[in-house]
Amino acid sequence: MTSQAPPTKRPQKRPHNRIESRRENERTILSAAEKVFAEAGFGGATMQLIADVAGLPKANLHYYFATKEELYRRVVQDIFEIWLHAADSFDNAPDPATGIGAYIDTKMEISRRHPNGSKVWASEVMHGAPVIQDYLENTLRDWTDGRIRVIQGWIDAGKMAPINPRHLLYMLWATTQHYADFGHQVETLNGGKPLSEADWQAAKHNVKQIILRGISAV
Amino acid sequence: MTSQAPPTKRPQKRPHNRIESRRENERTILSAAEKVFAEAGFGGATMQLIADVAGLPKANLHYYFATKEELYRRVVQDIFEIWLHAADSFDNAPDPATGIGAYIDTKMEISRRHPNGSKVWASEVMHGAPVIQDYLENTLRDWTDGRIRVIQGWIDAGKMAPINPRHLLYMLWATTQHYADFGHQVETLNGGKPLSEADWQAAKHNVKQIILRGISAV
DNA sequence: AATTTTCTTGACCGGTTGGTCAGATTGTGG
DNA sequence: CCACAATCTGACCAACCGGTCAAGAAAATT
Repeated sequence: MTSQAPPTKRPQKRPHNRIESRRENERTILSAAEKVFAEAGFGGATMQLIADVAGLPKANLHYYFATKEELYRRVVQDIFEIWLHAADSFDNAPDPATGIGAYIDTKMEISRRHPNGSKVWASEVMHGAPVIQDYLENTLRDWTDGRIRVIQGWIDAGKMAPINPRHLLYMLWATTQHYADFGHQVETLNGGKPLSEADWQAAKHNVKQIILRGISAV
Repeated sequence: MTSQAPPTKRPQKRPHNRIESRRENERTILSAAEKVFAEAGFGGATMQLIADVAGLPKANLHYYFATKEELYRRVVQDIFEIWLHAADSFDNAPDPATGIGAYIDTKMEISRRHPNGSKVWASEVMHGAPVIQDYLENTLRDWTDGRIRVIQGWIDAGKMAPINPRHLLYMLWATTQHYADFGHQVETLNGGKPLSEADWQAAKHNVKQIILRGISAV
């Protein structure tokens, strides 16, 4: 752009104050790290590659995140937050069809919008959760126990079949996250093309249909 | 053992002929590699660690498998074979309850007996299937198309609800493999103890119950 | 028993990795 | 405008990794 600069006092590009710049850089790095960790795994990812994707010198990454482990930990923690918030769809639902249906919708949407995050999470758990074991043992366990109580309440109220609530949760996690974690396989079997909007709707509909009918909630 | 050797001509330890020794070593290495790849991922695994687990010098690994990639490829291929053979439960079944029920049983058993293999497979696919993309595009696609035809046949014959066969297959894969790939999470939520025989039966029963009822096959 | 082939292994090598650091640059408060 | 602190970065390093190799040990062949 060779046009003259506007007469406003701000330089046309960036305000570059400290706190904004810091937040912006951290976000850029975390986003790049999520992608690289998802594609290569923790061991296969390199700080140099993350730096390249982020468009920053490698040494700059170490200014914001002291070690590779620290950066990885932050990525996993951020994903876990999103994961937990999906529970909001579950609560205050009057019946299983509403609550579980909304939960499936939300988790499918997460698989669609945050496939990299889901992969990093899956990889972390698959490798024995070396950095978030405490989350599993505390936060996730409490969360799970709470949801089991909700489901058991629905069963006791005769609103759904007496299935095992814990294993139902596993099924919900497995079926929804499959579309993120195994997205490459799904895409390959879809003729090598990403799922279309209609495909996603069909997947979502199908999962809800089978599970809700499977627990006699409809 | 200070007792005298038995009078039979064979030395009490090993026959050490060439072909047996080779097969034995290959099996030891592949088993160790499967474990290490499952726990650390391809990038995180080291030939030295695999050698230590196998109880062999690292240089010996390279005698049987030229490169890390070649060893990894063999591990993944072996798993894929097991995976495909699970389809036998599917074929020649008169109705969906029998066929899909048996398939779930078989795949749950694979998750139980070969959790490491399942993890390596999951990891490979999650990272974009860099070494087995051709399997996905040919063998797996054909397999999938065949099973879809079987399911569609059942639907057309009015033996089950008109769900989307492709997405049903994804559900079957996701729910059964979850117990292997996310076994650590399941174990943690199970109080840190491995699933008991009863737990496995409950899991299997629950998956079959929900899915078979979900597709109106019972 | 001699010889050839297969197998085993410690030592070694070039390349890569996570991480460091000193010095340059930039924003901020006085 | 100055001084100080925060930010940025090229150059560097020790550790580690996959892979090689030559020489020895063991089995098969003659």
